[in-house]
Amino acid sequence: MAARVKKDESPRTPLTPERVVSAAIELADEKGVAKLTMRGLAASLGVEAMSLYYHFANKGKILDAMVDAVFAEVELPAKDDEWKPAMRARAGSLRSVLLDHTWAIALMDSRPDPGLGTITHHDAIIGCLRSAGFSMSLTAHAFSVIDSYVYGFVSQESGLPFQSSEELADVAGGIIESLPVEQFPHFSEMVAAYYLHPEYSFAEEFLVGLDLILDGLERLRAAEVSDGES
Amino acid sequence: MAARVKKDESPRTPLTPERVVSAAIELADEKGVAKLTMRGLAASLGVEAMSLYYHFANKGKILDAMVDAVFAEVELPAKDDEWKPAMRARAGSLRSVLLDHTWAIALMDSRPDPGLGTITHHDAIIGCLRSAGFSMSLTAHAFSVIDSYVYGFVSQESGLPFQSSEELADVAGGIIESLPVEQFPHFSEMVAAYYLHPEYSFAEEFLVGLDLILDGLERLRAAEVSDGES
DNA sequence: ACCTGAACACCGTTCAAGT
DNA sequence: ACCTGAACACCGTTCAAGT
Repeated sequence: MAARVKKDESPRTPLTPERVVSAAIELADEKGVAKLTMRGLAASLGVEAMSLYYHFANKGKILDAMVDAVFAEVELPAKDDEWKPAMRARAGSLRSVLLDHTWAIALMDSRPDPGLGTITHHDAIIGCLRSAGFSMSLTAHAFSVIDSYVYGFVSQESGLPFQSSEELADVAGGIIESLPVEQFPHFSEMVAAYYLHPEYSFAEEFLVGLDLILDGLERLRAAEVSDGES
Repeated sequence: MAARVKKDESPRTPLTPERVVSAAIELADEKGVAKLTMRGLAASLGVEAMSLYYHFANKGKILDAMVDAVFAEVELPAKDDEWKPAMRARAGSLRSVLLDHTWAIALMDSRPDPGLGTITHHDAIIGCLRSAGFSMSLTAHAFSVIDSYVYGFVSQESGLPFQSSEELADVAGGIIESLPVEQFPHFSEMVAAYYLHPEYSFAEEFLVGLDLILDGLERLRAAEVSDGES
């Protein structure tokens, strides 16, 4: 009640864009983006909702900043790493960052304004590929196919209502039971014989596809070098 | 004002789940999912918002049904089509359906309950690959890598704030201008030299990556056949 | 069986006002 | 400069009530 908050023990640390964004990311990680409200976010910072509007024009700007911050978490290749292990490691890092912040994938679709974190990221990747002798157009192809694959894979992986393979078995079992098996013979067979197998692993499935793509790019690069393109 | 709607000219056709779902899809196509509200959807059907709750438990169920209906639009391979052209055509069909209903990708992430349309779809694809001699595990790999790629590609493509390559040039030009070029040399070079090129085309970029993947699968299949796996 | 009105507990955002 | 209270125009959903 009383106005007794003197001494410089800073009654509360002042709001900054950075504090807002990291609180927002934390909140989204815990409860999902759907539950990320201006009022809830403000409360988690010990402040009123309207204070946020002093630092951000609207909720959309906060979402943009969250996406950019997530991107900045991804490990970047050094410019003269070998391209293949570098791309492989970076794809794995991107996957794990996106799995940590599953809401980010859906957000990226709806807010394409690239921030500085995103551009820094892109620049490093293009640089690594160009140094490895990729032509401009092959660099663009490589970037497109790798990123499409990673986003698509993680978005399917994270959309599924389970994490461990035991949970997978439970869910898949449930689906199978309630399904007219004779109407979907191949699907049923597949679920029963493959996804229910205890050693099924998203991490391995991810690497199979990724290596298929990287090997394909390696072949294109070799062909390009022998053709002498730029 | 008066109660004058007799004769069986049916003052309004009765609500059915199908009518609700197709009105919802139309509305989402026109204005985006964000603008798809229970009140707005009801209004577009000449009905009050609460009427929808007689046919669907909640908004989530409507979203589930929308996703399933979109999936049912995708062209399916016949069981004994050659696998490669069949997968190529189906990937193209999936891309174009998803481009027609860009909201569907984001929705699929958040609502993984597969409906009958989705399962029918999966069943046909698995059947086609199995008939072509793919082992169970290679079928799973193929499915995973192709779909991940298509979803990821389209989600990036549709997230961009332009459609034609002239618009691309405009936007990319704007980004470049406002960017500290010396800080992002590779990114700037790429945008200037490649994406700004007038003949850049998403459709072609899509096919380059897709064919890279299909060729890789072909190689794995050949290796499998000569090994005699099942 | 099918549809509705009123009401509840929420949203994001504005605007004028406080310190 | 930084934060806030009250208010506005929205949401999804419940529940009792109408035909």
